Amino acid sequence: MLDEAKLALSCSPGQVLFVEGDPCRGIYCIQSGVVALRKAGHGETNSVVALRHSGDTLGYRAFAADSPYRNSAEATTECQLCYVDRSVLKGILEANPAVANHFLCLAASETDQLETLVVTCRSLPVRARLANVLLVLKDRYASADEEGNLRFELPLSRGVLASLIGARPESLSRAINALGQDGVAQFRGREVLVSDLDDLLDEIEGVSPGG
Amino acid sequence: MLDEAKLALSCSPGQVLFVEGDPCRGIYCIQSGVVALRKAGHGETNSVVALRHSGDTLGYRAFAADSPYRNSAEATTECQLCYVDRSVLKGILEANPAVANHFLCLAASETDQLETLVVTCRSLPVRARLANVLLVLKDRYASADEEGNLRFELPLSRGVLASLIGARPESLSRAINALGQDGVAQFRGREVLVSDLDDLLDEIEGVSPGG
DNA sequence: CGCCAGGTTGATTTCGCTCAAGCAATGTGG
DNA sequence: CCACATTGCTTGAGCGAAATCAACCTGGCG
Repeated sequence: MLDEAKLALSCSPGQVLFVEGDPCRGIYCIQSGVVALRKAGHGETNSVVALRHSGDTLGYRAFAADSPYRNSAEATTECQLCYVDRSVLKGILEANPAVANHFLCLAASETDQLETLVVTCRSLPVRARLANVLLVLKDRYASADEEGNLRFELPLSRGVLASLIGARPESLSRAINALGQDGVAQFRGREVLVSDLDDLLDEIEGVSPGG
Repeated sequence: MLDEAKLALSCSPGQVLFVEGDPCRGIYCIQSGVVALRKAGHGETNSVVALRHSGDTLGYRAFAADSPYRNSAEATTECQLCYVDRSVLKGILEANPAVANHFLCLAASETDQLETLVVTCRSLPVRARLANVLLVLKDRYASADEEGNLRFELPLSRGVLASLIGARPESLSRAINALGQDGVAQFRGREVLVSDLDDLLDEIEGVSPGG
C-alpha cells in the first residue's frame, strides 16, 4: 500500500521542501541526505532548530495535529526523498494503528532533542556548543581514518552550522579557529579532524561552573 | 475506568513530583496549580524548559516512549494533581486508541512550544523575553482590573521566572526595573500591572533588526 | 534576636554580536 | 579565455548585553 502511494523525489542543496505556515500536504521520508528545519524568529530572524537525516520523517507533526507546517525544511545536501500524500497516509493510519504509536515515539524523541538544545544553548558557550554538535554528528558523519583520527565530513555549510548552534557565522568562525589552535579539532572546509574524542568531551565538561 | 484508577494528590511549592532519569511510574494530570519542568544542563546547571498548568498532563512522553522521565517536575504553587499508574494507563490506551492520538497532539504542541522557546531565546534580548512571557501567561494569569489595566498574579518565583526566560536572576531583576521605568509593566512581588498591552508587543517587535 | 533564603543592587568582565573589510571559489558575459 | 560580479567564509575592531562576583536588604522562622 505504501509502496504504491509513495512518490520519489530528489532535491539539491538549498532547495526548500516546505515553508512554515504552509498547509500540510503530506509527509516526507528522507532516503539520503540532510534537511535543516528552520523556524522564523522575530523580524527577519530565521534559525535552524534541528537537522533531519536519512531515515527520518518530516512533517508528520503538522499532519498529526492537522495544522500547517510549524517550520520550514531546507535541504543542506543532495537529498533523495519520498513523499506520501496526506490522503494516502490517513488510510494507512486507520488500517494500521501502530503507525500512530510510532509517530508518538518520534514526537517524544523530537521533543527531547529540543529540550536538550535549549539547555545546551543556555549552559554552554559557542565553542563548547560547537564541540557538542560534533559529538552529536559523530555517529552519522565521522569515521576513523588510518591513523585512528576521527574524520568528519559535515553535511552542512558554515551558515547552517552557525545557526544550528545558535551563533553568528563570525562567531562560529572564531570558535573553529580556537578549537584548531588548541589542537582539539582541525576544520578544513566541511572536513573535520579530531585526534582525541576526549578533547571534545573536555570542551563540554570543562566549563567553569564545576564539571 | 479512569475514575477508579486515578489517585488524587496535592503538593506544595517547591515539591518535586519526579526527577529526570527516574523510571516512569505513571502520569500526572494537573487539576490546579503550576508545575515547572526542569532539565539539567552541563555541570550544576538546571534550567526550566516549560511550565505546565491546570489541565495539562505530565509524564506521558516518558510513558509513551517507555523511557525514564526526561525532565524533572517541580510545583511552583500549591497543586492538586491526579496520578494514573502506568499499568492502568496501558489498559486505557488499549481499550481506547483515540487517547494515543490525543497524546500525539499533545506532543506536537509541546514540540512547538519548545521550538518557539529556542527561537525567542535566540532572537530576543532578556527584556523582550520577559515581555514575551507576560504575553504568554496573560490568558491564564491576568485579568482586567477596574481601571482597565491588565493585572497579573504570577504563579512563579523570581528564580523560576528567570530560568524560564533563560536569564540569571540578576538580569531578570534589571529587566523588571527597566520595564517599570519605561512604564511598560509594574512589578510588585508576584503582581504585575500592565496598562497597555501594545507596550508589551512593542517590546518584542521593536527590536533592532527590522520589526 | 539572629539566622537564612530569596531578591535586589552595584561594579566589573567577558562573550558574542555588529559593522566593515578582505579573500577565495564559483559563475557569467564579452 | 579572461575581466567581472556574486556568494560564502574569514578576519579585525569596537561595542553592548548579560554573566559574574560581591555586598546588601528584606521577610519569614526557629
